[in-house]
Amino acid sequence: MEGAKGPQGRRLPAARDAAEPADLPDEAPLAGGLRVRLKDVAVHAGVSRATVSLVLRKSPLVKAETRAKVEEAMAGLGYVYNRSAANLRSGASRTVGLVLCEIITPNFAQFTAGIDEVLGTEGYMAFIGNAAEDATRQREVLLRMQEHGVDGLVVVASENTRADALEEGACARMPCVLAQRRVEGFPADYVGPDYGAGMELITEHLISLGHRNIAFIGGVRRIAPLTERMAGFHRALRRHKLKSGPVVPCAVIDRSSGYAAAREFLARELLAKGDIPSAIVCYNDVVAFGVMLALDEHGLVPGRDVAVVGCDDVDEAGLHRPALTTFTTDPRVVGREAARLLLRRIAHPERPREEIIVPPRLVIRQSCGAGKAADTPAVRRPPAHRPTGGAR
Amino acid sequence: MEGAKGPQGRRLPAARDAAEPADLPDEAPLAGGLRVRLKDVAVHAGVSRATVSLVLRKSPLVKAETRAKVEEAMAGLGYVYNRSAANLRSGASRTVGLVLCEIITPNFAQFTAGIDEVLGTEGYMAFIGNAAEDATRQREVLLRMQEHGVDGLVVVASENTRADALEEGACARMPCVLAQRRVEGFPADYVGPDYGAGMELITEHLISLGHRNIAFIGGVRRIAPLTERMAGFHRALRRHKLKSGPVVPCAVIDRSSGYAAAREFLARELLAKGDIPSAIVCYNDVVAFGVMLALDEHGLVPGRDVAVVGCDDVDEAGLHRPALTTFTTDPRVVGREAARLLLRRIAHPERPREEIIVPPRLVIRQSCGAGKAADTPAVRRPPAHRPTGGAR
DNA sequence: ACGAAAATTTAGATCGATCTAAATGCTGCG
DNA sequence: CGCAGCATTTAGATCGATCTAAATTTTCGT
Repeated sequence: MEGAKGPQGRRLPAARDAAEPADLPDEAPLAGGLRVRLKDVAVHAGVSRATVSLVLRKSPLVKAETRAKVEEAMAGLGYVYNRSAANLRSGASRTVGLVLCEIITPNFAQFTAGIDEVLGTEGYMAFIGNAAEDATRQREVLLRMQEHGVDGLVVVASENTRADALEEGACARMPCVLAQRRVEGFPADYVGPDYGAGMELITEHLISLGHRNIAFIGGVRRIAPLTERMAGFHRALRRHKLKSGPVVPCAVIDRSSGYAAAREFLARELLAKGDIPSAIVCYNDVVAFGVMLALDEHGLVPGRDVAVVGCDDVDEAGLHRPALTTFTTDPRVVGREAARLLLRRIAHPERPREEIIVPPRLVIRQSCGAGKAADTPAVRRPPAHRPTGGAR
Repeated sequence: MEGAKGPQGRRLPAARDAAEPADLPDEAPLAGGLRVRLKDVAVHAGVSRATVSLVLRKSPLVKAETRAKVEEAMAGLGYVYNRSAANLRSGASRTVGLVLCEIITPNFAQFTAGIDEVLGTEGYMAFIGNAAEDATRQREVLLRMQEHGVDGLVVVASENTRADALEEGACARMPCVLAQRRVEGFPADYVGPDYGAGMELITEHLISLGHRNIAFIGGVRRIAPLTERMAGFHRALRRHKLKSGPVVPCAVIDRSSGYAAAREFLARELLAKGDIPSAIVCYNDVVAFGVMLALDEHGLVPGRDVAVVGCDDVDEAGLHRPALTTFTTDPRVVGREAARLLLRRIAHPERPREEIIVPPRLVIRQSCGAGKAADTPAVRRPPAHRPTGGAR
């Protein structure tokens, strides 16, 4: 076990390392086809690898003259930094994971754009992982991100995510910002819209229009945003000493569930007593579209016979007829803030927990029947008829 | 330079490496707080690092018994694979870059979901980068992805992207699949919808409904999809020996641009001769929404007075009143196919160039005035009144 | 039971950066 | 002139995996 231990595993290193500093064949980037390494830059610039490394990291230690020489060499050789290698030694990958409960909603596109925008300016890059509202996939995604050595996470938790799932998924062991949806019992930083205040605002608006019997459609699921919304809804009612109208659950949060829930509810109410609410607050815009469809089917015109409001101000909201009254949850802003907060957290892991709540803005359109009610058809040619939703 | 060369840079390695195989303090994962390495697993399982590495990569070389022992050790210690380290040596990061010209369109959310879906099952992870239709940002994003050592790229090129920009951006030096938008002169794999066939199909449909004067709104930009669309539009017209109606450009591809373009066009036509087209083919659905708004303002009802069709079948299309006749470009399918093709290309860099064209499907709704035309109001209570667009 | 072939395991170099501690160069001061 | 003190630069170990070639063990035919 001692004698024959010659150098092993050489893969023509001679050919690679023989490149003398001065007489490179030509100035062609990537001479030979292999990737240019820091070492090559060092040789070419006539300095040590350590110095090149310092230049790369913009250290103030290197002399201006030397720095220039090195930068010239980098440009000349077409050097591309290898972050995997750097990461291995330094531990910082300048990479974050973006775990989304569901990618295919207009909200998340905006949200992701906001995140990317901020990360880009800081030289970070995001991994994207879609959990598709599935706990198992979420676990897998979290694990893979860990394997890739992300510096931190932005998590929009899937429904029914419990604190221990996140803890197990390494969210507790690295910088992690929850966005859009809180997870009870998991004390991470949080950025999200103020669903409660929005619901309060929009319910107030309905009350100010004279509505007294206000229903709530959508809900059931165990996600924090529902709790917050219901709380805001009730807050507004309480302030005006009103009792809540019927609260109707909804299997999933999408248009057809909203439709189904509303249809069943209306059929029941109409057949039984004929005492239907004069206004309906919906879990969000998408549910509201379904609800309006159901009203329509029962011959009720949203905005005239029954006021309908949503939450989110998705692009379709202004496009729908009647245009939907709702409040914005500024997903792009939420994304930006989440990214900024995560970067702060990465820089200072021990700073106190932070929470950023983005205030809602009411967007009054036709579906609530504001301005006029009974006379206008509400569906054709609405009063404020400007092009909206373009550049947003 | 010879004498004093003692071991340097030791950061308490003794404390870390002293862990004997047998007597670990306890079975707690992450004993000590440091990350568990492959080496720790090897020690714990009583085998060499090389063997553990083989187990990790599911090599058939290791005996089943040994494999079991190692896997047990991994589970016991809570080992997490470090891909950065692996990448450094092996060159494969199991990471791909997803470069999007613009994130905030419903299409790209679906597209991204399709990509993520396929990559996930293969254990890959995607970096996301939004170029926001800006060439400079696109360059930066491509560079950063290269720095992170992605194994390949899926690129939805920003407008005006020229082949040399992609070549410079390393797209030529690594597996790269273009999606949605071709880039002329850049011979990479391509996956995209068949815009030409779709336009042909939908124009044929209009012709079959009796339209003879058909306009085209949207365009100007130098992206391949426009060329393809125009070609399909003209193909259908030629087959029926019809002349093209007016072709109206559009500054940007969004709703307000479509609105502005149509408004100006209609004003001009109405004032001048009063000879407006009976049908309008729009660049895409979003432009069509703007166009319908403009028609509406001029007192023209889309689907009754003028037929309007779009392209993409975005979620809003079915929601709009009148519901938009369009054709689907299946972004999710395109995403899936792009990811699959990229993985194939990564596995076999030398295989011949491939191109996957996803066929369009016509979606006939109300805006083309199909079925009936003049009598039904087309806006209220359309015939096929089912909830759509929910689960999609 | 022996040696060849097959199966399995392993030592140690290696990937390309960063890190530490030390070496070197350069001032200016007594 | 010698040396403290500062500014710069550098050698070589190191991060945690994979890779190659060789070592070792097992299987098997005769």
